[in-house]
Parts: sequence; structure tokens; C-alpha cells
Amino acid sequence: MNTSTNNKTDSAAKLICTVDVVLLTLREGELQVLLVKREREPFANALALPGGYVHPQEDQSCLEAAQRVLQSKTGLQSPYLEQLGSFSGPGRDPRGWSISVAYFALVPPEALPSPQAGCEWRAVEGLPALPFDHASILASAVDRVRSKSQYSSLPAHFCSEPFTLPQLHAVYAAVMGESINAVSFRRKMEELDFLEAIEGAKSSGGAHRPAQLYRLKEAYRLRLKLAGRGLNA
Amino acid sequence: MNTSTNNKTDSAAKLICTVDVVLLTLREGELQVLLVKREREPFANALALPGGYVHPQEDQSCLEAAQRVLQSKTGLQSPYLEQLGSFSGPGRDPRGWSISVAYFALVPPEALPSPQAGCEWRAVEGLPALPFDHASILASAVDRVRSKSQYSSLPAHFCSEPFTLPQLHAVYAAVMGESINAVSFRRKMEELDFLEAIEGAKSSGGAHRPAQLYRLKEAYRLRLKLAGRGLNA
DNA sequence: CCCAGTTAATTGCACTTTGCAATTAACAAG
DNA sequence: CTTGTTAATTGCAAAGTGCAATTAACTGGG
Repeated sequence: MNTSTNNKTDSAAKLICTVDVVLLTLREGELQVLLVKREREPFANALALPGGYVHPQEDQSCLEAAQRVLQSKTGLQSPYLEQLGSFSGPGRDPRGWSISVAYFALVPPEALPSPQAGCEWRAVEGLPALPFDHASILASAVDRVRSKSQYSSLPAHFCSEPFTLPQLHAVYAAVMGESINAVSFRRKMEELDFLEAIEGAKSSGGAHRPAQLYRLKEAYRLRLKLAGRGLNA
Repeated sequence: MNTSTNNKTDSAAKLICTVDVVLLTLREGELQVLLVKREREPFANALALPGGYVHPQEDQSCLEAAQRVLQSKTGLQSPYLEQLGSFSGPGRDPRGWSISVAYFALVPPEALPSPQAGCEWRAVEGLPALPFDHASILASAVDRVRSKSQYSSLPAHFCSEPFTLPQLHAVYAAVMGESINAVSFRRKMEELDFLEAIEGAKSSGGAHRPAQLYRLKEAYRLRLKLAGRGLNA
């Protein structure tokens, strides 16, 4: 039935093992993804998700590989990085049977110390074709972010600290693509209790009442806060 | 910095690539997992999650590899199989740097055409040590199942069809480990609308009013139905 | 210095959803 | 036909949510 069951190296040697990172931000009211121009074949010069080989010699895990790849290809780091899933098969990479462990990251649009040359922010909607199966990886990441936003603190990672509740409100609404009642939003944020008001700090500048400034509670900088009930749209 | 960036085969060849399956059922009111006695090294004779190498020659994806491995190691199949995530690193497998793509499956306790010799159902709580990082894979699967049960049709896969609402109610309560209001449960099931009443079919046998029989709607046999609001515990 | 304009935040209330107790329904057994 | 048992529905009370109205806090212009 299976002719190679006992030949371990034979099965394992042909596998290509990579990581890909979907780095998302929210600017101009829409989700944008960071794409990089590929330097090498396959798909040289095409825009693609930042990705690369797992390096067993230096990486202690695929997560570390993803952090290394993100740093080296874009010059950026992201405090919040979550595994999206693995994508595998004989056809997704022209070099052969491959597995890619995909991660997604959320960063605020401001906190970008100018990414390296060859990197571009692009709206996730209406992208041209992407190499490999990057289109479906990206779609999967966007789905996951939208879905998790309904019942978690995830969208807060799109805001640079400190931020105001109206700012966060707008971010949630933009991510989920629908308006959210402002009073209910306030109540929910208080109930979820993952924000920390910054004593005496208010937003300034506008010709109007200043807003209270907040930051994420320490415990939720790398973890998410999950809600029992969602933010009913 | 990186001495092997350009040597693709060098990086890729040392990687071990496997799949593991967490097959869960609900019996005696508790979650149980199917473990198999390992036939080979490493950890020969130890009980472990059913797992095996990805075979690029025969598998079209890791999902197919998981289905093949599950079938060959346990003789079982599962209609519902979901990717749990990937576990990787230099230390989890004594043979070397490895990636395992883990899947979890839910089956009803009845529909088990006697698994192969060497397979055992074990309660997920209070297990002895498992080889590799199977303990954390299992813990992750149990977390995921409990969490998804709060807002989806997932636990229905623990019931063999046809089933009654009181049966399903007990299954949800057992999985989530807390009692659920029976009236609210009924209302929620009706609202979620993933069940199909079987016309004129009632449970029989007891010295009491028979219950309506249901099955999963066709569309939700492989997919889940997600609730906007959860089943508030 | 006060007033108009703007956004932040709170309050009050109608409406919806949920939890629980009580009631009704449908069977088997004696 | 009565009793016991579980299924399913009904009727509130309590909690949660959406919306309009009100109050608060600022800037800038007469």
C-alpha cells in the first residue's frame, strides 16, 4: 500500500517548509496589508506576503521564524503575532510539495518606522493576483480578524497608545464594516475591562471637549481578552 | 548573520514533518481522547496521539495526511476534522527539529466500528505524561472545543443522528462543564437553525413523553454554524 | 468675556433577550 | 384511569441593548 513508510528521509526530504506573515494595519478607514517585492525566484519581482524558509539552526519555533522573517524582510516588528494556520500541498509552491505556517500581525498605522524599500501597504480588497496561495492566506487572515473582532480586544492592536474611546470605537466599526452604537460600545469596553484609563490624561487639540486617554492593560498586550457575548452589531 | 540563507536544501532537509490527530468523543459525561500504542521508536510502546509523517507522494495536503494517518492507525474516519494549528521546534521530537500540523476530530461514542488493537479511549483529564508535546496539543484541542462550543454547532458532532434536544442539551452542558437553562437552550437552537426535525419521528422506550428527533442540516455536516451571541451559560 | 460650534460622556427609557418557575403534553406501568 | 416521568410550552421578572436627549468640556470668534 505505502511503499515508503519505513524510509523516513525519503518522505521528509522533499518537503519545503516556510513561514508567511500577514501584517495588517488600518489606514484610511480600510484594512491594509504589507506586501514586499520578491527578490528571488520563484515569482521574482512580484509583490507577495513577507515569507521565508524556516531555519532550524537559528529558529526555536515557527513563531520565531516568522518574527525573524518579518524583521528581515520589512524591518518591522509586531508585539501581537498569532498563528493563522498551515497551508500545504504539492501545487502551492512551484519548487515542490510545501508547507507554510502562516501568522498574522496587527500594527497601528503610525508606529511604522518606515519599512524597508520594496515594501508597500495595499488595501486588502481589490488586490491584483498574488503568488503562491497568498491570496487565500490573506483572505483567511482577514476573515479571522473580522470574526475575532466581534468578541475580543483584537482591534485595539490597530491603535497606537494612548488612544481615546471614540478612536477605538471607529477602529472596531471600520474593521467590522458596520456602525456600532456608541453607548453600547462604552458599556462593553467597561465590562470587558481590558482598558486602563490614564489618570488625568486627555486628548487635546480639537475645539471641543477632550476625551479620556486609555491604554491596554499589561495582561492584554500579547494576549486577547475574549468576551462572553459579542459586541452586538 | 545567516550562513545558510542561500542553501535551500540545507535548511529544508533537516526538518521532520508530521501530522497528529486529536480524536475526541464524549462518553460517561466526560471528554475522552483516542490514544494509540506506538509501534516504533521514538517512544515505542507509549500511548500517544495518532500521528505520522506527511507523505508528499500520496497526500495532497496535510488534511489528507491527517485523514490517512487516522484511518491507518485507528481504522476510524471522522466527518468533522478541523486544523488545530502547528507545533514546532528543535526539542519536541528527539529525532530533530520538527513541525507537526495538528487536527482535531469529534465523533459520537456509538459510531465507533471498534478501533484497531492498541487503541484506547482515555479521559482527557488526569492523563499520565504523553510523549512529544502531545500533552500541550491535546490541551490546546480541548480548549478549542470548549471555547467553540459556546457559540457554535460543534458539540452536535458528539451526537449520533438522530438525536433529541434533551440529548444535545446534555452534550453541550457536559462539554462546557456547566449547566445550561433548558428553555434558553431550545430558543438558541431554534434561532441558530442548524437542526432539522425529522417529521413524525419521536424517541421511544421511556415511560414518559417521547422527544422529537433531529438531525444536522446538510449544510452543517462538515461546516459549523456560528452564533452571533453565545449560549449564555 | 460671553456665545456658538463641536465632540465627549452620561442619563433616561423603550424594547429585546434571558433565566426561572409553573403549566401542559405524551407516554408506560400498574 | 391513575401515577410517575420526561418533553415542551407559557408567562413573567430581571438583565441587557439601542436610541434620543441631555450635560460636559473644550476652542475660537465677536
